[in-house]
Amino acid sequence: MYKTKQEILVKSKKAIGKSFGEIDLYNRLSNYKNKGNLGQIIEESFFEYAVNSRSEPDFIEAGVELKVTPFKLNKNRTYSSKERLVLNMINYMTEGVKSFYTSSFWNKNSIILLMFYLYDFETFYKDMKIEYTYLFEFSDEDLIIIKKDWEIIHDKILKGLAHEISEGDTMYLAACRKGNKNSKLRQQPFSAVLAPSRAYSLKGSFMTSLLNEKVIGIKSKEKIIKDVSVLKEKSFEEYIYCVLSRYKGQKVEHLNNQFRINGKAKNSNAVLVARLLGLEGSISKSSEFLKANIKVKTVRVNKTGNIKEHMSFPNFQYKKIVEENWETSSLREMFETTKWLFVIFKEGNDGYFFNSVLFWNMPISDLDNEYKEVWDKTVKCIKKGNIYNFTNTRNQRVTYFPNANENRVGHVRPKGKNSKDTYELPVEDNKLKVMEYTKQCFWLNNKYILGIVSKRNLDKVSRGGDKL
DNA sequence: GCATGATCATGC
DNA sequence: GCATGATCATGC
Repeated sequence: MYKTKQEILVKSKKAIGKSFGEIDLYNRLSNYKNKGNLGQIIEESFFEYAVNSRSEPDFIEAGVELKVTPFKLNKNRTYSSKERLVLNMINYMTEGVKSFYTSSFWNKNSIILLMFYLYDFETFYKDMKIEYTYLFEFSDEDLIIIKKDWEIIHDKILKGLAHEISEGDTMYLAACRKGNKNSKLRQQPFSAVLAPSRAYSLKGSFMTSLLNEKVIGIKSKEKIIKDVSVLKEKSFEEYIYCVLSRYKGQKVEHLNNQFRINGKAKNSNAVLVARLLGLEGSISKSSEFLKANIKVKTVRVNKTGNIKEHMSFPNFQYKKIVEENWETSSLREMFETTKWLFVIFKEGNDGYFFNSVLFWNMPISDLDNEYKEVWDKTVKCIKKGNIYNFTNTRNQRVTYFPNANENRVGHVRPKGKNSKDTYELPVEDNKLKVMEYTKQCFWLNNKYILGIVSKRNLDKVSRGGDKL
């Protein structure tokens, strides 16, 4: 058994360039595209210790946990982690009474030996190779944020809300669902409601940054937090709120002039926030936003206190979405793992004024109930060839997709270059007899957004903030 | 003023 | 060229 971090790291390097098939001594991999258990192969055949499921790290004496994890080459030739790094299961009953440093997370995962293999859709698992190994320990700045993340998860357990935990609640450390749909729901200590089983995990976005910046060694991204010590007093979100509150009530046109921003560009609001935060580049490319998978959205509140526009999200492809199921759908995945930063502008007598920002992620119940209904109906329409309804008096093609009236959370509407900008259909449309249709995407209803913005603004009032 | 189809502007 | 975020346009 290996006794020190260094011994383990040195040994791990000998796996670089080897395929799982070459390493595997016990024939755990067949010729099929079967993932089997790649981690077990490394444990048994490479490090030569018996597979276990203890709560201690795999290499007890060295305190090192072993993780074998995939990364992929993107079309634009950059590398991404293929998935989140799933760590140990959360036992809600026992974790509730722990503190960060006595938690099962910290006990098992404070030092992780990462072995990255290159995943490729067309390759058998036995032929995929280990490309990098890296001994990972949390940096001071990451650890501050991770501790806060752990506390957010812990707090939900203490409040009897384990069933409402979502990956979007936190920045880098998340509680991700583990086990299939039919696996048993778990007890939690402060509520009778059973909660889905979840495991601690490092977000896919965090792993991608780690891979690129620490393992491969690509230049680091611009940071919003230039001095870590500010995070000792405030959380990341509080810091952002604090910095931006200085600009509250300033006219957008004025701010745009001051920071030399082209106000006509549709991304000008995101650029503006980046400048207000002192960034040279874009906010979506900042280190923290990339690692935490935070996306920026503009919200404009008009004079009457309403939000004029619904909020759009990426297009879906008809042929792909019909192959998905809700539990693993790209829509669900996006809304469970993404945190959004709403940048709120308020209309005044002569134009728009910067108001505030708001971090938000979709509550699991909204996602798995109402938004699921929108998704279900959409998929049903496509599968049945039931998309086109009639042509209205403006010569526009009206669809059967779920509209904004029938669902509290969201709807489906076109989004593309123009109406001739289409994706292929899996089945012919019943009425039009065509095999393609105008690109569409999922939207969030403006009223739903308004509910979020005004509710949270009330919360802020009680903490001394201002009303919209 | 809402509902909903259509389309613009940018970045990569 | 295309995906994406944001916004326009108009009948009811």
